[in-house]
Amino acid sequence: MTGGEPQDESRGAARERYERIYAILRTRICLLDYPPGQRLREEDLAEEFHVSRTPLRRVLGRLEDEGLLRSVHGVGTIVTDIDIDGLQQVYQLRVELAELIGKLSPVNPEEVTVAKFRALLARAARLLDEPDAREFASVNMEFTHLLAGLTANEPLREINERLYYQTTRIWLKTASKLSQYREMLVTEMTIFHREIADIVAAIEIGNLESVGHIRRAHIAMSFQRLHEQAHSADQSP
Amino acid sequence: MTGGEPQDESRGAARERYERIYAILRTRICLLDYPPGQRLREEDLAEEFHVSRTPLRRVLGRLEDEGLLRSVHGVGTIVTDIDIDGLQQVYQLRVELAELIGKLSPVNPEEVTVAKFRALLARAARLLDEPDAREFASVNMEFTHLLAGLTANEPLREINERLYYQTTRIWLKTASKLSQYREMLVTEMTIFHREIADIVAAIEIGNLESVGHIRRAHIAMSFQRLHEQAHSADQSP
DNA sequence: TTCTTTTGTGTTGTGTACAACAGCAGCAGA
DNA sequence: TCTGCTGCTGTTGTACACAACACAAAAGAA
Repeated sequence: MTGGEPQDESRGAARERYERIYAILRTRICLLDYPPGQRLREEDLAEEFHVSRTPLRRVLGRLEDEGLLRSVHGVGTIVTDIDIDGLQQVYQLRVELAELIGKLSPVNPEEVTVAKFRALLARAARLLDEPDAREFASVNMEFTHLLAGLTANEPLREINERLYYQTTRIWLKTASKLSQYREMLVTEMTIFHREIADIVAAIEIGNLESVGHIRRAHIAMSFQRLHEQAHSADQSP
Repeated sequence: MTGGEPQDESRGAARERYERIYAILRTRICLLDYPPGQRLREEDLAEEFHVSRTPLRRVLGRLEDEGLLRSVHGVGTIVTDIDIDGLQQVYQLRVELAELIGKLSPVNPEEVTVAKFRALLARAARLLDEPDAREFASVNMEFTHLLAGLTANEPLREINERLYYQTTRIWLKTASKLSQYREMLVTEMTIFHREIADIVAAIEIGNLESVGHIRRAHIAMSFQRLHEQAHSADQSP
């Protein structure tokens, strides 16, 4: 063994920077730092990351391919809008894929990984006292990444994360538009905390199949709640 | 109604050209017109498609993100190599996803689509008399696209096609290296013809769930045959 | 006033020159 | 003969200037 070279990453400094900028922008979009409809100027972003427009445009191109951005010649690159109905298909797919994590090449997590899950559980517990939509979304994101790491099936991991990033914004968007804001927040925090607790329990006894089932149920129910809230909001005002 | 505008495509002439070049290069790679290890010169391709390197590089970037190419600074962009063991995970995933086509938003095909399936069945029948590896791969590609169209779930379609393009090359590569070339070809053609016949039958009675099951079985068995051939080849010479 | 045309401004898309880099041939020295 | 260095060549990556385009505001005519 020569050193801690992950063999897959770190092929070229350019690619490293590319992945870095990509991850940053994706996070900003999904935390609504760039809300739907926001116009991004390539030149501003290029300046911020100390690169020229050329390498930055490759990042934007990928984000466009993934459906988070949309570039129109002569107008600008704008963050795509989302609505729960348009995401129904993605949710249906995520529900099915969630189960596969426990079925396809499940990997028994190391103690370090389990510790990270417990850390997230603690953060979720703190959210019960101090609800915070943005912190919730952040914990949710890390949670998803950790869960994806429970399978050694790399393409499944990639697809899971990709679909997650296509859907996650809808929660923050719905929450911010809600009249009974704090009430919904508390409910969601409670449910989310239970989900992590259940999954940590399943992980600790090494039952990854159950992890998949729990996750599947929660994704389906989360979609249902968002769906109902969106349609009740249609009638109330 | 103004005209036959599919509303989703045709947003900008630039994007249209981008998709066109992308599809062409992807096909060339998967039909082994560009065999694994082949070095592609950006300038040559740019000249061929009458564009500059800049828009072409976006296409290459996407092909690299999908794992079909690999660009190394100062060396070149080379077609990635493949082996059956590295593709096992992708195959496992494809097997599971095949079934979802019949479950998630299945769409009863129009008569035009059914006709296309029958046309492919005819082409496959012709292959029984005149086995041709390349023609087989070509029919297989169109068949996969038609099958993907049986679900209205767009993300599922995309993922299915993407995973297909990651695995399909292995068949042609294995076939071309085989000693009993013609023998294997005839076997594969026969099986493929039966697969299409079975699926057409299932489509004609509107049972899309069975389509998924048939497809699942064939993908799994195809992988098994390739796997065995690769490992028997390890021992024979 | 109201409609049409034109002009101006800002953005993304493209072409091109150059920098960064890897690999190899050739050569000098032991 | 073998080794190590050096320059050369070809490639991808980057920066920048310009073209293509959309949109809005202003100007002009009815």
